[in-house]
Amino acid sequence: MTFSEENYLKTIYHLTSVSDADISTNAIAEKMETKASSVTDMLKKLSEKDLVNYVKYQGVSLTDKGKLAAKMIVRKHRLWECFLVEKLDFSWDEVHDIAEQLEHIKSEKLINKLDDFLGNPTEDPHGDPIPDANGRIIKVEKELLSEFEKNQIGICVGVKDTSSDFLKYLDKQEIALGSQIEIIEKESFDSSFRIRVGTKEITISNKIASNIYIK
Amino acid sequence: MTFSEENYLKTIYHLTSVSDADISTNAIAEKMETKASSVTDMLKKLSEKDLVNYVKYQGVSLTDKGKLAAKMIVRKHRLWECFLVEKLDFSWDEVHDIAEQLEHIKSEKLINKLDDFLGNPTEDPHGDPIPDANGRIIKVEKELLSEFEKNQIGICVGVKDTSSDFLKYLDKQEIALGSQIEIIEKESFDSSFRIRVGTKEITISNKIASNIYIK
DNA sequence: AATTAAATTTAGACAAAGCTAAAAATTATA
DNA sequence: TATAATTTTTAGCTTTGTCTAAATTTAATT
Repeated sequence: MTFSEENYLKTIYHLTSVSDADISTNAIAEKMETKASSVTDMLKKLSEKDLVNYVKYQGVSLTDKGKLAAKMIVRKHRLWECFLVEKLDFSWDEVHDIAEQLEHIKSEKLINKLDDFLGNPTEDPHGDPIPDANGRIIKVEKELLSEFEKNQIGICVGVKDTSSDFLKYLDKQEIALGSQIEIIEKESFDSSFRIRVGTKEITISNKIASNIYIK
Repeated sequence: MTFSEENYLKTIYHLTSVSDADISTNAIAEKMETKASSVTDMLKKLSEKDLVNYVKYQGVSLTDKGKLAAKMIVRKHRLWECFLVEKLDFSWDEVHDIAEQLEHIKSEKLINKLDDFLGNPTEDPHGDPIPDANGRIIKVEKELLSEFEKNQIGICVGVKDTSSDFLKYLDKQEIALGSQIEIIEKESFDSSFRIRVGTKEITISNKIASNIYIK
């Protein structure tokens, strides 16, 4: 499997986890910052290899084979992210681009040994679940902070947006995985929140609250 | 720089360290298991980028820029080999192919953090020197076991051939980096050696002796 | 239902990196 | 030194993954 094929599978996998319906050519093109025509070409190729169910003009979904392959890529990506943060002391906003490269290294033995070396983590540094060697995922029920109401208290267990900018913002506000967050006030006008993080009180926009997972 | 360009630079670097003279197109082709015509194409490209000095029909050498780039690839390869052996518990005959992939990961920060994580090793699991972040290499004077004479004693500090087959042979004979080796007898007929490794006495061919470095 | 708009696919082109086969340059040999 | 052998390069083709522009299909709107 080529890097490019792997990237397409991964993108389809991620898009599927959001919408559930078949994925459109344009959605893939947009996410991968490429052209729809390139996507069409690749979908044909992946379909040839039985990695996706593709019907012209109707969108795609992953086959079982494709889904497993995608999960293995995600597994690698997230394990490498753990390695970078826990062993090499990277911060959580720096690891994505490097993991994008490392996820394509081909060696089952390597990834399973890495998994053991890291103590078989179930979540990456952003709170996303890590598929095991068989593709199984432990799902943690979690809610967006934006769904919470006044006086509720929760623990930050993940982020939806994993962009460097967003993560740096969270660092600045001292919000990290494990932080306790209490809703002090929910402003009805703009749906912004007044929250307590640790001892500090801060105000965050609804957009921010919509990208933080709480349990 | 593409993977392919990096592989060519690395190959030229390795060939240079053996012969010193300009490297021929065919020598590169043979080492890389590719065709001479493909090599010519790539040499033009590398020459364009000022990574090699290339004169048609006359062979190539690395420019300073090319040599530094090559050293950085070798640095990455050897640091990853250390990681695989020391942290992930791979044996020394398993790491080459995986390191061939890992050496192309692009992130200076990653490789320098990995270097620190490993305790800034100066040699890889085969006894080969690891260039530092500036490309400097600590050379250890070492000799081939085949050059040794009767009754001399030395420590195995490296191997010339790093193929899996050879390394597995050494494992079987319980020869490892750091093993003490004593020449008991040198057979003049076929230049084979009777040696003592630790407590055991074994006979090795000249070919084997010509691939073990001793200090 | 017809027409317009949007999404998707096809056709044809390009760059990278490889190949084969033929041509050219270099080296070796008679 | 002329010829043969070897090495190297060139020319042209292939594949992968991309692109643009045109054609087609589907969806939306009047």
